[in-house]
Amino acid sequence: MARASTRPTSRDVAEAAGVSQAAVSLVLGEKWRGRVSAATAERVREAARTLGYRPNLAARNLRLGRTRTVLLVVPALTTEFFAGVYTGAARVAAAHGFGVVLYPSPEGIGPARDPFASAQAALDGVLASSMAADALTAIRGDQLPLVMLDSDPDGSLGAATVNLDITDGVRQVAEHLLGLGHRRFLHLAADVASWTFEIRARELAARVGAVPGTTVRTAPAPISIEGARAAAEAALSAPGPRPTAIVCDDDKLAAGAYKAARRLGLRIPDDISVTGLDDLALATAIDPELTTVRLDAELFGERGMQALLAVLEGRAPARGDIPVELVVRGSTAPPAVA
Amino acid sequence: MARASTRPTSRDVAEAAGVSQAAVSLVLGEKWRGRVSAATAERVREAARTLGYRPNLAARNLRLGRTRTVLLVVPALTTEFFAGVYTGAARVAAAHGFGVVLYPSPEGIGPARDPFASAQAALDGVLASSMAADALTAIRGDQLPLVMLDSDPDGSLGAATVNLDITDGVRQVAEHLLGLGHRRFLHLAADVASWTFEIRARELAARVGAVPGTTVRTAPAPISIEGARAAAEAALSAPGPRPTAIVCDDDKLAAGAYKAARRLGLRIPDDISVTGLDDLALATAIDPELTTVRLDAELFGERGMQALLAVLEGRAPARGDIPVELVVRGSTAPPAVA
DNA sequence: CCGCTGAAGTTTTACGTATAACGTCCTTCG
DNA sequence: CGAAGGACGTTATACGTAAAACTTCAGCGG
Repeated sequence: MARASTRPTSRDVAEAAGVSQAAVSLVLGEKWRGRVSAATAERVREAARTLGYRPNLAARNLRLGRTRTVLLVVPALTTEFFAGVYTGAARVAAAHGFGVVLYPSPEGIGPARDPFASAQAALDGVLASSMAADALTAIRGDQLPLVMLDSDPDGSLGAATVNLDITDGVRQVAEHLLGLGHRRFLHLAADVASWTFEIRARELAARVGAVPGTTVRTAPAPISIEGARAAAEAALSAPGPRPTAIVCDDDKLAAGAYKAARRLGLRIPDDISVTGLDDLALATAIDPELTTVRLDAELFGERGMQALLAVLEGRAPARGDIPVELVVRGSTAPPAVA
Repeated sequence: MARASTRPTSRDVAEAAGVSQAAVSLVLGEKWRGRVSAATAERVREAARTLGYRPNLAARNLRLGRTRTVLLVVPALTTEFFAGVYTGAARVAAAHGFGVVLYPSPEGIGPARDPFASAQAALDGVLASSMAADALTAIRGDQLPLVMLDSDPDGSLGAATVNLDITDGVRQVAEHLLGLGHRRFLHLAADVASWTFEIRARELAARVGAVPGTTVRTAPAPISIEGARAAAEAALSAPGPRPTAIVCDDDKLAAGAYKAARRLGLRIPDDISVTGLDDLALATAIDPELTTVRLDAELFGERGMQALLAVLEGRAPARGDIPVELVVRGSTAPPAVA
């Protein structure tokens, strides 16, 4: 008597097809050329189909010692950007027969502080954003192959890195604004300790500092519209000559800058220019539409996953930063003549 | 000689602690009361710690016949809303020792059309949004425990359902606008075939239709700012008396409506009122801030996961819709007197 | 006619874990 | 004082799969 409620196993298929379990494994694994006759192979496939057989992945993973599953570590995930990264990474992974499990690092997740306990799956490798700093120490503990996203290339983790060319993006923003004639800048900076934000500040200072007579004031702000609004409003109300352009570390901060400007009665771009970074949906929802740097989040995820798969196969991951593109919209214009 | 590069197993721990593998399993599984002395237990834990032992989950899953992993099926994931659903679901799952693997249903993912092949993990259950319609047939094929999110309670899948009280949200919107004096409505509707959108249209028609002298025109639009702008602009330019309020199926559509109004020289809320549904970050980024219905995406994910866990444990999932809340902001006002 | 090769399978084993079933002692009580 | 039971383990087994090692047999060249 066959077991009732249990899912069919390869042995059940074997019995139905009148062959051994090994033959089933060979046929379904496409390793049967010269080992099993075509007729028998078809019989096995037919039996598997009618029984609705699905291989038990836990057993397969145990046997093979690998899982074809990788972990993607991101901060929070509540952002459009990392949703895009996930989408790109998952697409590439799927094309190679890999699955992706997610670990959104901070408060979002429950008591299981350990990414590897939380992601119940057994893993082959890890793709991690540098912004998920709190999870990195735990990750370093394991010996799993690791590829970092947007991390210091000389980082202490000694892992391969895939980067967006943020430096170039900031350079494009700086030259765009300088070219329009701006000289007094406010840098609305994300108050997050992460390499990807540090280079924004560094490159902006370098580019703008190269032009005599320019000034850059920096206002740190939490990455939220309301927090950015408060920080920008305070900075714009400070004594001294008012900046003519606000360079924001990302689009959400720029949305906050819009609100600050509106409260202070400043019109964009007539009285003050604003730039963002990301090109989220938000950028075209606000009025005027935001001049910003487009980051291709999905491509970023794809490249990251390709690099990780390369590492898993023992190949060297491709080098080279991912290009970004300045998108000029209505939020920037020449400064009003004083 | 111990094997070199391989990860330590429970047998390695046993050897190091001078006990049997079974004892290690008992101690680490916290099943040792009255079976192993406290001193021995501590010795085992110490050995596990120094070796950096981590149980092989594939082996455990095979042995136990369950994986403590569930699949979350959502459309695309590129939205803030489903990112929130994931976050809430993952939090509850983690608190119960479960992992969550994601299947974003449509084009995003590679050639593996089959959610269960794509999600490499072996699964215990499925939590699925009704919007991921294309994956549902595949899901129905398997016998896995299933809980639906925002689906027709009388649906043909015969699965438990967890719903946001969208009907009540639409009712609140309708009464808010009717109370302000609006009588001519434009319904900017998502052109997605899904139960959750169908009930929006149905409830709006019911509430507004109950008041004599009201009219509702419907304009279907793709869920994107630009698509919504085009649809709204066309509808507002149509002959006949202009609507005084636009009711949008979600916030993104509302952002499109804003752009249409701006193009036509209509001021919000003076010339026309607009409402959304979701309360995304977008809602407070645009000017004026959007009157919308707040959906608690994380709570939705939490409740959904709680229901699925209940089903997995053989308990009956809790009944009752999740309350939603109208948030009145600056985009609605009484209609201008004709 | 013998031995060899290749086709077509089968038998067996290992992956690492959890737990049922089975041994020892040592204490304790009728 | 004998037996019963607890305390403290160990041995053995099964989960389902993949693949290495083995068997059987037909055909064929020398």
